[in-house]
Amino acid sequence: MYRHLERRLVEHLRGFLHRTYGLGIANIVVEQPPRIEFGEYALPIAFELARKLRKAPRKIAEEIVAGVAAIPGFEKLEVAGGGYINVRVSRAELAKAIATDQSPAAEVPPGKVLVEHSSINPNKAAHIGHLRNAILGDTFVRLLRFAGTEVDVQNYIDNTGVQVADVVVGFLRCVNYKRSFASAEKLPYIKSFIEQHIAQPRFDYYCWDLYARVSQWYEEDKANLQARAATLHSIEEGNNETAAIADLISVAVLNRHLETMDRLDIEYDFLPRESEILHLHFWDAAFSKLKEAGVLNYETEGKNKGCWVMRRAGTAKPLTTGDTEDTGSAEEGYDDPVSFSPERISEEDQKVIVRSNGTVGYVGKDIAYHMWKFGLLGRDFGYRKFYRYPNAHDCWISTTDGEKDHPHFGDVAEIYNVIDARQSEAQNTVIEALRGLGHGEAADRYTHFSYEMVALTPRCAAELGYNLSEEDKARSWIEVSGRKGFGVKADDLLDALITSARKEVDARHPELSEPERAGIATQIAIGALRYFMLKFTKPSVIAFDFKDALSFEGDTGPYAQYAVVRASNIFRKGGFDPDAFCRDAARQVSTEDFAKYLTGESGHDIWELWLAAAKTSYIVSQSIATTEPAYLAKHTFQLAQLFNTFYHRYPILSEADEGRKKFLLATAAVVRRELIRVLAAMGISVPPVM
RNA sequence: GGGCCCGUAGCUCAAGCGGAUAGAGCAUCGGAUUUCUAAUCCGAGGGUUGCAGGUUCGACUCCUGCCGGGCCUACCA
Repeated sequence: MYRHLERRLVEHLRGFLHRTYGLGIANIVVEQPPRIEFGEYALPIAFELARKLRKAPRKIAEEIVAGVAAIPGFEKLEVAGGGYINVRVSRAELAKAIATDQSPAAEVPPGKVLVEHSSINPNKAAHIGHLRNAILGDTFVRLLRFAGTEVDVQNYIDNTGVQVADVVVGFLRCVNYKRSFASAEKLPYIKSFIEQHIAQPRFDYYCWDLYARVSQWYEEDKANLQARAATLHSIEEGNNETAAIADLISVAVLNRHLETMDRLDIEYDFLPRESEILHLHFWDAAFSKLKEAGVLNYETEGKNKGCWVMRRAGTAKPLTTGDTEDTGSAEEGYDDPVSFSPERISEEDQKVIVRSNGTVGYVGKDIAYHMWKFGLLGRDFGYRKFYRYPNAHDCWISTTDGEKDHPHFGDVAEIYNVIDARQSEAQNTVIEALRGLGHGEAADRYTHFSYEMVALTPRCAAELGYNLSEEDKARSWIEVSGRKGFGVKADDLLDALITSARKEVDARHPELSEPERAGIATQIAIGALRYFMLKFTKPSVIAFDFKDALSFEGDTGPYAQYAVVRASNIFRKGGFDPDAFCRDAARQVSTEDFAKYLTGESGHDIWELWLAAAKTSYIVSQSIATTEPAYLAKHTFQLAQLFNTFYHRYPILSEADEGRKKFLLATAAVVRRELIRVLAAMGISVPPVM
């Protein structure tokens, strides 16, 4: 509603400026006044026009205020300060619209959107860094769906890479089986050994430790790395015992990851695996197209002799020399394959795509995979059902020959890849490859949803038993390391949060049953965790600390959940159903009453709350446009904060004036509704009591 | 060396495209009529926004140069 009004205001203003001054202002800035008493919108337009019109800003503002005709839904425009125009909406009208939950349908861009997130190597337990990725990604998916977009969620599984190979090597070389084998019986024995471990809880934890051991073993003697190379080769080749063991491990760990993420209500639709990209020869299809388009250069000399290389993203010379005029599409020049003409790329700027031994590297596979995403490859995966969520939603996985009937994946209009900032160069290289292939429109709809890593504070690292150098102690954070087995596992963190929440719930609600208390503690834990991962903006490194993450007070998820519980309590004590009252709120309070109670000093307070409640779809669209879920978290906190102040200041059930009481109830009902909505968009549910 | 990112209160972070007095949480200190449960609320202290220039009506925000820190820069993924 807020967004709708803003748009209407801008349209009227644009029309006026055009008629009166003959000016076409493309981008009219709309802000918020510093205080609610000044109005709902502020326009600094007069400052901008001052030079063009050669008039004082204040004078222009006065002309605009005097000249703009009445706008439906708005009370008036006023000049403030040296030339600001403050705009007041009709509070009663807007309140009525909010109460009836009117929200003009936003236009949804056509086509399906693909969000890829998580993409955890299936060789060990997920850790807090993966949690940030998955929570950011899942929240973004929820935001898109909230806005009416059709979304597919994919989780890319690198099941044939070095990391899986390392754990295989671990089982082959680093586990003491306390017996000797005839060579024929070794692999079958190890296989059954692994199967036994998979049957036990948290197989991914076992792999976590084993991975650290194997990394240590490589350190001890570099010759041990040969075991990795041989294993990797067998896995890539497929159809052998080593590959079967790798598959066993990666599928088991993948299952664990899905379980872990399911604890946080994070679900996927499709799991494309690298093994199928290999075995279905996605790369072959991509390779010929890339060669044809001249995207790849074959090196005949230098250190990359015998390799097919690409220009590394971000190293392009300014092809558009002298082309400073903005023609509206700066990327045009790249669409022409000729711009990739085989002029020699300096060695430094070369990215090896195909090695001299003919094998393709990670970026090459990624290019093929992304051509598939946009429906540009001409090949498809096989599909079979892999994991069924408790809500009966099926998650599919890639196979070489799958089921006949399956959903249509890929071939989408737009993609978002939730991948940490360290991979931005690789991501940009894939984008440039698409451009080089002449798919500039796809490249433009390719978003690297980049975010910074989760590290540990030195204190937290010390708590985990990590030996800190003096230099480390002075750092603001310490990077986690899977190879050292150093980090906080996702399930451990969630367990710690549940335990901590459970203590509080037990103390507060001893009357509840065991399962009830467990359920509430879980909801609180998830709320705390998801909010914690969302409250930081993406470019900010999170220096993780148990003290902050386990906090349930202040700027946290439970704070917002608690605000909803308080709102619900009012209705429970008052004997109303909050949802029914909310649906009926517009009829309970007349427009006259809204006008009456939303004026005066207390009116300002309460109006601020209504206005904040009106902003949900505005904030959602901002978060999507900027790919920044932190705005949503910030807004949730502000709404909850305003509500808690309101709750404290205006007792509702004891209100003697029946009309005012209904108005206050309507306020609580509307805020409750919006808080539940924004929390749901973050994947956070609200416990019945807290 | 090159590319990307960061530097704001004691700590952790915000600040819509350049806008009005740079805001929160935590921590510290002091309070909240025995009320819709205090996982709450109110108040206080705390800032030369890393430094120096520039652009302009106006800069935490844009430009340049420094200082400090991080990440990327493998025929690894």
